[in-house]
Amino acid sequence: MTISVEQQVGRIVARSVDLVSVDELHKKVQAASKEGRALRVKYGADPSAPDIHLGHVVGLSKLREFQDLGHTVVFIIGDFTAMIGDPSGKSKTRPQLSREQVMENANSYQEQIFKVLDPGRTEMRFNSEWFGPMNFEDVIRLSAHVTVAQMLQRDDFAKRYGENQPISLVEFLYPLVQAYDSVMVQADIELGGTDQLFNLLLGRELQKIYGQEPQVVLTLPLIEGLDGVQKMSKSLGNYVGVTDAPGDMFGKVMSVSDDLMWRYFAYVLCAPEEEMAALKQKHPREAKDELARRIVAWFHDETAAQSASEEFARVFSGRQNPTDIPEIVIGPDVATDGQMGLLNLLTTAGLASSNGEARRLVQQGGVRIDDEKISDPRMTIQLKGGMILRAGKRGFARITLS
RNA sequence: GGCGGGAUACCGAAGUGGCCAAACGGGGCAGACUGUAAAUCUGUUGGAUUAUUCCUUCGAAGGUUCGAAUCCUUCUCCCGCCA
Repeated sequence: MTISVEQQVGRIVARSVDLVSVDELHKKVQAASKEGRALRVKYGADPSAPDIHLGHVVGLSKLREFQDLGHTVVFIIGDFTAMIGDPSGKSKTRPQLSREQVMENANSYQEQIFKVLDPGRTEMRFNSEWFGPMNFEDVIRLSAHVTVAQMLQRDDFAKRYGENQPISLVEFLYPLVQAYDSVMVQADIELGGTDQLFNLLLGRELQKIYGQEPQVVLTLPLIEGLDGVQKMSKSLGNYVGVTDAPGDMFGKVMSVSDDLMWRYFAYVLCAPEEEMAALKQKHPREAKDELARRIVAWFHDETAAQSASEEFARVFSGRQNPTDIPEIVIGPDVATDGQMGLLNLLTTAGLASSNGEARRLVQQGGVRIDDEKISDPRMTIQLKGGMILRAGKRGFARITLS
């Protein structure tokens, strides 16, 4: 492969937000290509949430790019980090994970990340490897390298401190742990979301202290989730998981706002400018269908993508019943003489979680039986096998009598 | 150790004796419209109930009162300031 240093740097830098620094990156790439060695590109992951979603894919795609340029990805599972809590301060301190859970999550991670990454150029590491054997003295020595003032430079710390919000001491440890990971794996480059900037930079500081050449730091945007406002995350429930079923995945992508879809094109699919310009000429729905199809095809396959698209058009544009409707079996124990109250039926079918919700659904005109709108909540339904119950846009059930 | 502030529904946040199942915003759900699970608009958002109504819920437990998210007591947790 004869790709010039300039070209390499150009590709690496594409779509990034922060880069510290171009010069150093240039030097590293140059040295590597001269010596015929691969750069070590570090990426850290939290083992407590093994569901990879499109937000992660932004980083993974970039990592894959590095691999395609011949570099090595050092994928660090922060199994030790997981024990010291959530640094975002958003959720409660995470529970400590057992060894088994960590291993299980790690396996699940591998399965998912290798949908994007090349296993042959990936080095999986657990940071408990080096943190496990440390004793308290080691920890104290490590923490002596950083001052509180330094820590308060981190955006969210500064903000929370200014607003009298609590900052736990362990949260100070988190960047330190992450930075030390860089030392231990001798990272050349570390990649992360923009919220990681401080932590990544601290890695540089620590590497210098330990006599290493500091890593180049590269950040990528955090893409917004399905709500269009907050960053995609599992805890906010606004994510598209790479293991989502094709139909779900397609639908979720279609629910992204028109504006946001371009960010998905750019950062998830790494679509080139020209291609996006061409797509923008199309009807937004067409473009979004394209986006959703490509994403489904990537994590599943072409066929799944095609049928998800057709199914979506049929159900939501054509307002027809989906091909695959979950069946619910109703026995004589709940239905008397094959009759059942509508609300009871809706809840038993799992289409409403309470009679109140079922009533609301009916009153709002969201309930249909065999395509016929039912507006009376008090109605008693004469059950028939194969009857199709619809609640809202997405709730379907086919009745089977037993 | 001293002083002060706080805990309200999925989340944020009002409410300081009855009109409180609790304003408002976000999120969720539904409907209309459409180009789609976009955007926009409207409605809805504890449980049981056809309804009247009843039950559970404002950090926990007691108490005052005809009546408590609101007042009192104790407790738990959180936060800040000073030391």
